Order: sequence, then C-alpha cells, then structure tokens
Amino acid sequence: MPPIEAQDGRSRLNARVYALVRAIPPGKVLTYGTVARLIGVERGARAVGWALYAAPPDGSVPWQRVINAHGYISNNSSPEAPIVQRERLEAEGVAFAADGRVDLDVYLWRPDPIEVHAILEAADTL
DNA sequence: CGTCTGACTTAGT
DNA sequence: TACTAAGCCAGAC
Repeated sequence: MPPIEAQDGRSRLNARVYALVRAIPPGKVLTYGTVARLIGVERGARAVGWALYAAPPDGSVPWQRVINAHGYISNNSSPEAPIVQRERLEAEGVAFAADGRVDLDVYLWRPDPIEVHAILEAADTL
C-alpha cells in the first residue's frame, strides 16, 4: 500500500512533480515517464506515481492529466479512481478510443523546455 | 540499514 | 500484438 502522508516538500521530486503537473494545460496529458524525464529523473516514472498518490486532495494538482506511456489510465489507487480520472479528462475534451486508450500523438503536452525550466526552478525555491 | 511494493518504462521473446 | 523480465525511485516496515 502506498504512503498516505508525504505532501511536505521533503522530496524535491514531489515538489517538482506537483509544479509540473499543475502546468499541464486542460485537455492535454503527460505520461509518468515524461514527467520523470522533464524533472530530471530519467527513470523515476514509478516515483511520479507515488508522488501523485500523495498529492494534496484539495484539487490543486490535476493528477488526472497523467497517464501511462501506452495511453491507458493506470490509476488504481481506489476502485473508482480510474473512472473519475476518465470523466475529468473527457470533461476537458480528451477523447478515449473504444479500447479505453488516449491518442498521445494528439493529446500529449509538449511544453517549451525553457518554460519547464522556469517552473522547476520556482518549485525548488518554494 | 536491508527488503518489499507500486498510479511505470523499456527491451526482449 | 501480447506477455515477461529487469531496472529505477521514494516510502513503509
């Protein structure tokens, strides 16, 4: 079972994940691996999942915009989580294929590296 | 301080 | 296209 309390900025990784995910535009998505790479942890995809699990439940982090590299929803933190995630994404305009997959070629967010750098620096300063 | 687990990914079969 | 194994990170025990 994943940890429940880890929302303080003890880990730079968590703070960066939250900062970056907050910057994802509505209607766009990012994969766990992509998030990890953008924050400078090439192979920290799994840690990203943990960070999102531990994300503050106040809605300040749009965790629904993070899916796996295959375009599928991996969220299994609770039975209804994947359903909620899909509903939120569809509400933002993200279309799901018949097999429940999202077309990453269309919805994957491709941020400006400079913008990302600024976001991460701000997160570290926080 | 060693082990195990998981909202992952990639390479290999 | 589908399944498996191994690698990696942070946190719980």
